[in-house]
Amino acid sequence: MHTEASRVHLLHEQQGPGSRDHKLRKLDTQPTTQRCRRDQEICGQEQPATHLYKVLSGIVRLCIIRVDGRRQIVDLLMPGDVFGFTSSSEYDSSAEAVESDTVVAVYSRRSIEALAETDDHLARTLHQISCETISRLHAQLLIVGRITAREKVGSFLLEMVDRLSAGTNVILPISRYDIADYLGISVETVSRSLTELKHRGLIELSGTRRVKIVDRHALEDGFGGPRFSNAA
Amino acid sequence: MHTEASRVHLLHEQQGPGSRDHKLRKLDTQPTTQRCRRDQEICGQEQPATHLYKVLSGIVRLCIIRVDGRRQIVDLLMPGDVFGFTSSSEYDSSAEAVESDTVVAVYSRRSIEALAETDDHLARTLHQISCETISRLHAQLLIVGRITAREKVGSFLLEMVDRLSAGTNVILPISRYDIADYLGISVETVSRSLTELKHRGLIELSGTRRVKIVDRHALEDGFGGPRFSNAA
DNA sequence: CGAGCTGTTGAACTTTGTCAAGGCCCGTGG
DNA sequence: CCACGGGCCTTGACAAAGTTCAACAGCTCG
Repeated sequence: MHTEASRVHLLHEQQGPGSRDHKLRKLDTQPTTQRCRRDQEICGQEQPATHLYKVLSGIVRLCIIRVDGRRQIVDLLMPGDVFGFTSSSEYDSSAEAVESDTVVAVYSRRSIEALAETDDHLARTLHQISCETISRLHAQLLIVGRITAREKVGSFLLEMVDRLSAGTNVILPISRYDIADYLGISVETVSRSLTELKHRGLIELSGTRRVKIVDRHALEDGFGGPRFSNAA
Repeated sequence: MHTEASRVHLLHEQQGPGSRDHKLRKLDTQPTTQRCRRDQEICGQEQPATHLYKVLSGIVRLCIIRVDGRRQIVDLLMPGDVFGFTSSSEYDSSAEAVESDTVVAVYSRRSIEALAETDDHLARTLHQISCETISRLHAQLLIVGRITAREKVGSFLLEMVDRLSAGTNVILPISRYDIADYLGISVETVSRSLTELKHRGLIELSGTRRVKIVDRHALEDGFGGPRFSNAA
């Protein structure tokens, strides 16, 4: 493990575009940061849940490996996002840095809970962060629950634009393989869907990572053939 | 709206099999219950998030209706479960009673947050409940993220057994249509998957709702075998 | 008793996973 | 500097699986 951990004052932390630096300020009393290289594991599935983490820079993915060897990405964390919540004593997923120089703040779960006992504001903040996680997971369920691969990829792109940029351009933070494991489809289908969206004029691609949203409404609506609901 | 709301002491509440009556005890200071009939809306998507709810009996589903009219079920609540968490000022999904005589406890969000300011234990409880929600959503993502419909239906059945019963028998709390919208597949595929699992001897069906798990391990493993198998 | 809802099954069609091959990019080592 | 190797990405062909449309059976309830 080439973990590089050091004690610094998080008040000086640099924030990404989706900055939420007002959150977890109180946790700065025991700040530790960890700088990770690509694919480095930050915490492991079924290991004791001793810490909470906040992404300071870079991207983190939460993964679960199935018995059949398939990998599922159950959350994608960007700067400002917090992870490590679990209702049991162990993490229910592992966390990995997606790119090199990903930096996370590390907080002792025990300390936080102790602090929250006396610090109302911290307790509120914790709750607010939990709610954000719940909303994010609802959004992911909506994306993964769509029917066709084009719809999944399309709404995934919109989610990335909304979370990572202010306009219509976005640089995808993860590989096609990661997208596949996030959406629950195969890499080839991800690739095909992207080129199809491009050919239909809904997006533009520069290189493999840079995407421009051309027709947001068509991406939202699902386009490409009507499909009807089961709703009673 | 045939809402029947009344002030009672929740300390006397009846609990279902997955009882967590130790949770939210402190909220009993302002207890209100609401009894709902089938398909009744408890709170609506994009309406002001003024309350939190706890299921006392029956089943509640959280739904999101897409622009194309399709419905997605983003959570399924059983007795003891709490819903209504959102990071914004509005609910991001609507909540509906699945069956008649579903009873929920209603808590003012404002009051709870005020109480949590001074009550450490309540704050902890809230956080714990949030974490349970997160774990439940991770589990749902794992189910929906599986590849084949048989795998989705199989792991859905296991989830229901684990949450609703102590043994291998379970009475499905929702219809085929609800299962379809929970798993993101069509009703017909749900039906076909169930009959196939039955023919393969992995489950037994009595009527349409009563299910017995015969081969849990095969259901867990995904059972990725081909449709036409000799190993009957 | 009929209307309506739920569930199942069949058949045609569409989409996706899988296997296979090849292109592109970049870092490394000769 | 260039060749090489190994990820990453794309594309094609085919088989498997899912959606859709359609029909029908069972059931409840007015």
